[in-house]
Amino acid sequence: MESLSQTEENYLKAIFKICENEDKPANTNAIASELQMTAAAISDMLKRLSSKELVHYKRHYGVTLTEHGSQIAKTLIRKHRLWEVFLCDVLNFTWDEVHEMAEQLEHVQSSELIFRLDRFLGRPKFDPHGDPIPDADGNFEMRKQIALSALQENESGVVVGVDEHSSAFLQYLDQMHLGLGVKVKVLEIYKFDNSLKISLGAGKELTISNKVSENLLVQKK
Amino acid sequence: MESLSQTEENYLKAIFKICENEDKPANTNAIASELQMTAAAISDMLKRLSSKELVHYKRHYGVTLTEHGSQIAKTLIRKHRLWEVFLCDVLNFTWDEVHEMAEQLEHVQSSELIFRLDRFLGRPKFDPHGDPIPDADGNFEMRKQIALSALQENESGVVVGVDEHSSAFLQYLDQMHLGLGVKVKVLEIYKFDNSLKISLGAGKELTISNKVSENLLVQKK
DNA sequence: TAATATTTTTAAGTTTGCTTAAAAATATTT
DNA sequence: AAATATTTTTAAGCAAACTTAAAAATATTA
Ligand SMILES: [Mn+2]
Ligand SMILES: [Mn+2]
Ligand SMILES: [Mn+2]
Ligand SMILES: [Mn+2]
Repeated sequence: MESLSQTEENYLKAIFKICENEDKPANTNAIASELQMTAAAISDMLKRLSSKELVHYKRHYGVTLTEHGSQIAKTLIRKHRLWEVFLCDVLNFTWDEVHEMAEQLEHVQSSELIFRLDRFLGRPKFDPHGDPIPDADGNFEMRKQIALSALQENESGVVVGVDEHSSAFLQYLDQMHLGLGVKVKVLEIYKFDNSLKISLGAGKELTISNKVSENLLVQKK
Repeated sequence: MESLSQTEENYLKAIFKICENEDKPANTNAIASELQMTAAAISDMLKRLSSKELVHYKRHYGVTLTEHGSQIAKTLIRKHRLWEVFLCDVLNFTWDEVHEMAEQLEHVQSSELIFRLDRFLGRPKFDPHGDPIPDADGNFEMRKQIALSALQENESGVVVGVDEHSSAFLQYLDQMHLGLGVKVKVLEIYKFDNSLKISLGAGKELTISNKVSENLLVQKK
């Protein structure tokens, strides 16, 4: 059970992220773009990950994680999201500030540390961005959520997550008071550009672009 | 202000540790032994650290930290010790369990993180082993402490630190209830091997070897 | 001082993880 | 199907951070 380098861990996470939505193998260019590296570097690493049996790799056919590789990726995601909860809930960082620190903290090696951190935080099920935190076995709690853009006029929902994680978007949401847990109702859909007039919990009205409503996840109410 | 690799940071810490007691430059073999590496690797790295102006290096004459290098080393020690406090005080690890995790956590890069962690922990001045935590400017709060072995018969002191940090020693101290804050009195010194009969706060008596008393730091009372 | 021992540096080579450039495989158009 | 475009892999090379072995510098001892 030789432990992996941070670099190797980042490759597994990238492959997991690409594969988790679509059910097909991750292709080299997608990984290269995710990790901001050249395709050549990816090909190179895939061979090494394959020889360690962390990925199923056949040249020109894309790559998938083995069960072992997948387990490692899920543990990394668990650690990342637990640390984000720690940073927001305990150290009072805002949700747009925590990702880079969590990228580093997730590589700290100690399963006991993560067990205790989880317990200290009260075994949270979701991170500050509404993303589910897998349990110690890698099981995600799935939630029925849809993009706000999928609601019809007069339908309501509660904000439970975001599809886009950039600081710019998160800060925009803060400014508009569109954080997690806020109840929104679609008052009007402007067909021209699919922008929305919505009302927030406190009766305030707001117009948001389609790009915003597509990246804001709500639970229908 | 190119940021340093974890490896480079570890070299600076090692040099600092070697130089902090004695006032002479650190020699190659001492660093090699501290980092468990060959002398050749050290020579190699010293050239690179020197070109980055983190150390004063002249071949065959040993090495010292520049002001910049020293500042980085002190920040690392600050981070290491604050994380150790976090692990013990918040996550309830014991003092013999935290060092390895802190070795990793100290390399997480974010001055805001360490500022907030320090504030959350109540700006502690000492870590779980009694070692002083430098402030944000790198200033250590010094304490007048001596080895228990330096006490005369009938003199008393309070345990405030350890000179040896191995798990084995720390666990031994736990077993003997010789943790930080415990009041000890030297009842008898056995000249033959310099072992001591001491009494603890609760009136209990105990015999300890010279090796133990030399590594146990007390504040004379 | 000369011989010997120790310490430090240099030289050469390895592994990891990247790069650019070229070649090869696969996919898309015409 | 042939031509063209895209994707992926291979080849060659580089930098960081190590190793072992040999050489050089310094220190100790006779
Ligand atoms: Mn994140
Ligand atoms: Mn997140
Ligand atoms: Mn420590
Ligand atoms: Mn400590």
